[in-house]
Amino acid sequence: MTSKATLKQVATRAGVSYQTVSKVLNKQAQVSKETEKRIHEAVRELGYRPNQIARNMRAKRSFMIGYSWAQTSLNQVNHILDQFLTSMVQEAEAAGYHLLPFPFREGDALVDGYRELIDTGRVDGFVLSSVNYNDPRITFLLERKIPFVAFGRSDPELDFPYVDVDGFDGVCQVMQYLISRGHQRIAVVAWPEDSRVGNERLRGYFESMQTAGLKICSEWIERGEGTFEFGRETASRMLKLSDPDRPTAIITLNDTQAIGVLHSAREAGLEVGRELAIVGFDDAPMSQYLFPALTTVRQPIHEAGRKCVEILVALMKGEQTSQRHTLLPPSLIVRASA
Amino acid sequence: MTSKATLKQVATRAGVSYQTVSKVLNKQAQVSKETEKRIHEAVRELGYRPNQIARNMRAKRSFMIGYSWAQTSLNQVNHILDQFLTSMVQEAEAAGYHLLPFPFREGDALVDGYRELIDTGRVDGFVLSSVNYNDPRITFLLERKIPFVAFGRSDPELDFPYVDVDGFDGVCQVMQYLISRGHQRIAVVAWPEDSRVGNERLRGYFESMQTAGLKICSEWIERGEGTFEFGRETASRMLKLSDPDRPTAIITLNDTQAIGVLHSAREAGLEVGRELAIVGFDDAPMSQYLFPALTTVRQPIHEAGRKCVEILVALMKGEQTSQRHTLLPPSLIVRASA
DNA sequence: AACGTTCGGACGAACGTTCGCATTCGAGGA
DNA sequence: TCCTCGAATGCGAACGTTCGTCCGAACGTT
Repeated sequence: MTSKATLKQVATRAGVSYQTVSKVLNKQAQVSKETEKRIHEAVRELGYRPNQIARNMRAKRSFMIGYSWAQTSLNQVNHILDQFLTSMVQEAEAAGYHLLPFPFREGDALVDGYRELIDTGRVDGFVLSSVNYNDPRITFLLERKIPFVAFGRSDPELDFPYVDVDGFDGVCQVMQYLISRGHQRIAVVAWPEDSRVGNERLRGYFESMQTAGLKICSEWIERGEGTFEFGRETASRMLKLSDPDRPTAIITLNDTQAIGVLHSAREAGLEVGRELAIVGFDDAPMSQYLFPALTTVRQPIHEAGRKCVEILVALMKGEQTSQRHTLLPPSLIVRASA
Repeated sequence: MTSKATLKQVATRAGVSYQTVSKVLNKQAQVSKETEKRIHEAVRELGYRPNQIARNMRAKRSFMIGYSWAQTSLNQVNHILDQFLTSMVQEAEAAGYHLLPFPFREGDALVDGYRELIDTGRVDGFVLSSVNYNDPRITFLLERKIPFVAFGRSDPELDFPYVDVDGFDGVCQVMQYLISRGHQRIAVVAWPEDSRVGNERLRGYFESMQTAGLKICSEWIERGEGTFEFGRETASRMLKLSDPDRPTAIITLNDTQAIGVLHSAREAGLEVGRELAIVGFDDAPMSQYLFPALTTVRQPIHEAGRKCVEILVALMKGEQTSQRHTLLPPSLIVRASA
């Protein structure tokens, strides 16, 4: 009782060979009802649970899913991590897997962490996040034929399984809402060109403007970091435009930028929601408590995490039939700021 | 090359027995320089990495640390998780361990998740969080003699290793700052009595007021949930007090409550920072961007996570000498709200 | 020359499983 | 009576390590 019971101990107690016990527990033997019952009793009495390490050793699999995430910059916070991890962990457990988080190494050493886990046999597959163009992990894993699912897309010419939130659609929803409210001069605070996520969202802006037949002023589009400061500075420039060019709505690609815009509007003495519409993206936890509360876009993170693991598990089982690409629609959260 | 290399393959390539290879890699053999070199060459050529599962099996240890965290309520967010996990993962890796996150089960099934991992030999120890009075996990793990470290304290009569942030000290810092700025009528929005963390922080309020010789008005202390709504409602009651009783400063036990207070002050037409001081606790990510930016208390989360794992690893190695209790001081972050 | 000592390395065993095959036993048919 | 067959179970092997013991040769000592 002090130490863990093994198959052999169960076997001697039930008066059978330990291999028979194994067969009974794995339901793959023709065993008489009677001994089966005896074995189950012994299992219960000894509190036997199969040793997972030995099991994995025998199966030559670890039943582990590696996961690593980029450290967000110091002032930012990964408010998504909790939900994403929770959903992955839950889904993994249901499939008999576990998650193995490991340090995200920046730069050239990025793939080393992945290689290490593969070579030492610690994981059977990966969920990738913080994916962008030209991601060295993707080519590496494809080459080594290691099962993985990316949360986010990369270069279009690479073919790999992914789950992503449809940022294009998210911004389209925002634009449609704004346009339906009568806005025609809409500006956007965007991200640098090397961001796939940013470009996808920005595409929603362009296409919506075009579809609505609205003219775009070049000063209405600014690319920069997703920071408070960039949002504030950019908005204050935009709000200084003379009247026919001055936007009546500013959208951003994340909530932190939107908060910067909010501050800038306050400084300009504008009443947000009435005189200027502001829309963010992400639905950061505090956005609901801003003044005014921020209209934004919420991503189905829980579903995304679940789906990543679901697909990965299918992949690891060798099922090729599963859908390799999943695009989840985000939802517009309308609050007072627009 | 396609499949992973094993000790045996390295051995045949180097022309020795595989056990000798093992010894060389573990630096515990008397082997001639020459064969040692041959072995290292073979290892490099084959890209051999020892299979960790087999290793663990042999060692009868998993080198895994179980970790589970309570789901925060829907509107809240666990902004600490990223830092805490990252620091734990880093420290664990440095010690040759890995983290195993698993679903947190509420209520009666809480310990089941822990038991499961122990019985199947998947983990060697745990880091506990969301610890409170009367935590069933603590008694369970103590009884089973499983190594663990709690992030947070529980009942005083239970003796177990913990790391905690000194909430008492944090509030004392807040109070000292406010008092030094001339505040004498200070109110506090607190948590329910069943929260050990809340009581600890509240103790800092009482002791500071007493030490400073300040009278406490019974209307200045309200206990309730750590929500925006509770903060707002409570503050609006407090701000309606007639002048000699009306507080000039309100502190809260978390930032979410503080934001509620902020809104209430705005509704009352008070200029926060000048006419009313507000101080939060936690340094939530957005607190810096509020208007005015929130003065608050920041917890050394990174250090806490690191320390939890450091102590746990020592415990799992059987070292009893390590400090069992660690209390980390938080730091006051002064911004515009007070 | 006979005998310890030491060094370099081989060898068997074990960790707790699962899997395939061999074995036993009783029943049923020729 | 003998042979066959299927059901019930045992047995050996293997997964990739590490650990302890053992062995042979070289070397130095009496």
